[in-house]
Amino acid sequence: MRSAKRATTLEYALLGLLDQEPHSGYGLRRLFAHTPLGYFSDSPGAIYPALRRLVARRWVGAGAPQGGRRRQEYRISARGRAALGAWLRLPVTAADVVSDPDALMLRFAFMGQALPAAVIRGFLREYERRMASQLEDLRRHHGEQSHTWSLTGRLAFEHGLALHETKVAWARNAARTLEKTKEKP
Amino acid sequence: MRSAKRATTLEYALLGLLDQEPHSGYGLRRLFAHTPLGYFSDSPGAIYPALRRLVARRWVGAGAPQGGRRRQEYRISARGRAALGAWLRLPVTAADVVSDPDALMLRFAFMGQALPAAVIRGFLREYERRMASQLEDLRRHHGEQSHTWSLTGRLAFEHGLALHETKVAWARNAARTLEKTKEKP
DNA sequence: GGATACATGTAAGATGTTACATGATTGT
DNA sequence: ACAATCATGTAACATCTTACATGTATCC
Repeated sequence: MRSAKRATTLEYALLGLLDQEPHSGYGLRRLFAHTPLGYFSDSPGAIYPALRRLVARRWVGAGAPQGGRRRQEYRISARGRAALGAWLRLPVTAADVVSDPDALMLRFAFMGQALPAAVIRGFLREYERRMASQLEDLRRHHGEQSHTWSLTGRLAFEHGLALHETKVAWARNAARTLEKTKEKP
Repeated sequence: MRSAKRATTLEYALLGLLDQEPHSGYGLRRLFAHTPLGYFSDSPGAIYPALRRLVARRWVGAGAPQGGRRRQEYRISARGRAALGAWLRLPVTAADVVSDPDALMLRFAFMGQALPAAVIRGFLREYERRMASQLEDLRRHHGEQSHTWSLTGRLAFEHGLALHETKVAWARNAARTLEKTKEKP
């Protein structure tokens, strides 16, 4: 079996959380529910099947459920840590930046524990470059097309432009922050 | 039948585009593919079934396919325009702001042709209020929890904060722009 | 005449949503 | 004893992705 099919973003999100510390399924659901950054739903119909898929891949191990049906602790395995690392090291493609920027941020959030600082800085450089290039495309598109749009259509597009500008600026700042903490550990 | 179940975001996106002018299925796919703001995929397996669902709801009509299998024009119906209007007038809930902000922007983009300016201004006021309140929640969460996170985890969260700030600022600006165009039409 | 873009469709499979079901523990 | 929360699960359903299939018009 060549590198078995990629997992879903939800599965990697669970894996990344389990890389920080063991959790029960319910605990993970609570994290999604009570954490105000909610890209994922806390629905049991999504979480529990995803956890079982991770167990089937041997990326996480499940402690035996003690008692009648009490909480079950999941913890990441060595294979799981390797799979997470491989996902985190994936290149930043132009397609990622347009169609799944949230997944890129999720990956960045998990890098701290898992990757050496040099790789993280490399990710940020690529991220900034790709995002800046996408911003240019958007600006060109705006220049060429905006006169054909309605007022709200134009404003909505400019909303997208503003977000991209914020993202580029964030990447610069984040890189600077990483440099600073490198100097004085 | 009470207000038949809500349609998917993709269906409303297609409906909104058809509200601007008639398109063929392929034309709609091209819009998704060549427009640099890509929340939707251009895959035929998504677009064509969605169009047929819209036809089944009688929200759009399909011109008879001329010739062997040539292009087929879809156009919005009166019922479709009503359904689009109802979707656009939906209140801005706190849940929308956290879990589906893109759909809110999509709605705003389509409002120009479909709603009176007063309703659009009302949407923007609600949007700004909800987004600002969500931003406060995030800031509080950051203040309480950020010391427990990794460096990249904190930076990723601050990315989310920056986006929310940009969104609030955008809403203020957009409201001002709408006021100005009201004064001098 | 062949390549490319145009144009529409289907089938298999995986994932996620919604709603329901079940039982244990804790607090009062 | 009762309610609320903890904790896990399943079943039905709709949607989307990916890959394949098919045929037309146009350009060189």
